[in-house]
Amino acid sequence: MEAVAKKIENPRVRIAPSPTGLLHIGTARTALFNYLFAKKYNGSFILRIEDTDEERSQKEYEEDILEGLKWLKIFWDEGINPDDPKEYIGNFGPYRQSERIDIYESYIRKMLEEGTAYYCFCSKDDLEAQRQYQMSIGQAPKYSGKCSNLSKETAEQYLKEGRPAVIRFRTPAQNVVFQDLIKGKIEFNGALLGDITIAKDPKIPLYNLAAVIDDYEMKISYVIRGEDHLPNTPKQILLQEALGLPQPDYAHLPLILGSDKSKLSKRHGSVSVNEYREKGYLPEAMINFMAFLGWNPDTDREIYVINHLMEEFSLEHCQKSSAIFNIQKLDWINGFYIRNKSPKKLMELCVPYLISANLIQPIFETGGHLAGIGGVEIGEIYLMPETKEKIDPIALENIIALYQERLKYLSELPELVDFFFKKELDYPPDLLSWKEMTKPDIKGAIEALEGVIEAIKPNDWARSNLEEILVKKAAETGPEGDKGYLLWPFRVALSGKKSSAPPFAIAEILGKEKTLLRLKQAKGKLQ
RNA sequence: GGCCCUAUCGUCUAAUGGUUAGGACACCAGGUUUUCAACCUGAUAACCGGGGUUCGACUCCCCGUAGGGCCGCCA
Repeated sequence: MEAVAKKIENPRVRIAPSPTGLLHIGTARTALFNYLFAKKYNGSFILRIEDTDEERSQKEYEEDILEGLKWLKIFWDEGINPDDPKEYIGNFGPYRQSERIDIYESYIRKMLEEGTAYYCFCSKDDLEAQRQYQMSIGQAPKYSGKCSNLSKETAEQYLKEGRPAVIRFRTPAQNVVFQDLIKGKIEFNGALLGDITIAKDPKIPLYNLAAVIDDYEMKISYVIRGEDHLPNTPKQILLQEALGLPQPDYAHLPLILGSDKSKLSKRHGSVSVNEYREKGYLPEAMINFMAFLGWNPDTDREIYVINHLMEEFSLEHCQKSSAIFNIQKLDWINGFYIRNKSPKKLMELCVPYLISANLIQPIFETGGHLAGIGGVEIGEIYLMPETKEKIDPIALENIIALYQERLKYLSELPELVDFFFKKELDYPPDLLSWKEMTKPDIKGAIEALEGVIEAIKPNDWARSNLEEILVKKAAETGPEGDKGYLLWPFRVALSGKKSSAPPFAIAEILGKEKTLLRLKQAKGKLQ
């Protein structure tokens, strides 16, 4: 029988990314699980930037991480404006380890004094050679303990001489057993660890030590992280014991894998959250998708927004095994959320993409930033650079609405709708041919179209009328009532594409004049 | 090489000793459509292997096998 799970109350959890790269999908998912866990049990979610490695940490990466989390609406609890949790102010940054050096130093000095840590003067090269040798003879590579017996006086002397040194933890050679909330009982043999390095010097702590100290200082009660950290856990537990600190509960999440089943990384394609953002994935789709990577609510429902996830989340339903990142599922979920947007909201989301594709330019800037491609302004009227004509948001909204159900992600839009904004379309004349139609056939079809369209009064220029009139005409014209003989050339003449929205809808937006112009242009291609 | 973790359709997963092994994505077929998409209907598709335990194992145990993670003066 499983032990009765202890009641989870006001847990404090954290996400602790290092700013050495762009916000990774895996990091975002770990953040999400921590966030959901905190919200579900009325706890706190803390963001801690682990930037003790000065060489590799970069401010721009930290910014990317913060941006990405905010975009996903994974808000951290400490550091945000307490008066308005929805609002972010620059002053309310995350915790940074680089700003907490004094704290670590006091711990390190104490350990040095108590003898639970010691200076090591072995050279990197020697250590590396040792490691190679140990692995070659089938042993667990670990530090020999050479410097562990150096007297304090000798160490002082060496230090004075300026010999390079690191600080090691006198790692107890004992078994470490802990109950992982996802994986169950996990056992490690501490004797295999060796004396691990915990700091480069008293002012430069290394990961394991800094994490242990901060988890304690920040009163972290549950450590939920990727299972790539499993081997670090015994080290951290031993450190906690040596320092006399309480042990948080651990939960190790299965990893997200690439298509080749190895840990998801750059070589599998995009792993940066902000890259997905730029490509036009919606934050709610990303959240929904990531939540279902390694977790499920035990229902048949697939669509969950963040509030539902907060209610339903539990570690018991987390998977033990890793999950492969499946872009097709993401596309499907994203398409679902896109289809559920209001036309107005969708337009706001799409305008930046049309602007950056230079299909439109805002004329009157109002200054509101849009979600989507960063920094693009929304206007009230837009200029179509190619035709020099103006287009208003209503027309834009109609165009975009036509493609709403066709989008998997927003950046697909420009190439789908570009023909609305062009003076002349570029397509091979053959494209106008439906089935076995010859050039004279096509010409005949276009002239038939022209005849019908000319006769339509401007006031009757509406999608439904066009459809009624043209479908009827098409059924009369085509052999065996095949409407394609009229409608296919019509659609291609208007869109220049082999697939598009229905021609009646396109014609309605284009207007009578332009519709006739495009038919004329199509005829011109047949010469 | 050592240590650790994992194992149900191609993919994400449900099942907690008794089910025709369920759902979703993808794929395929059909419907609808001038096209594409969306939508509807349907089909194909899985318990890694071998031993136990048990009246009965996808479910529990052991051993294999396979995959993954970690073995930094990175985090």
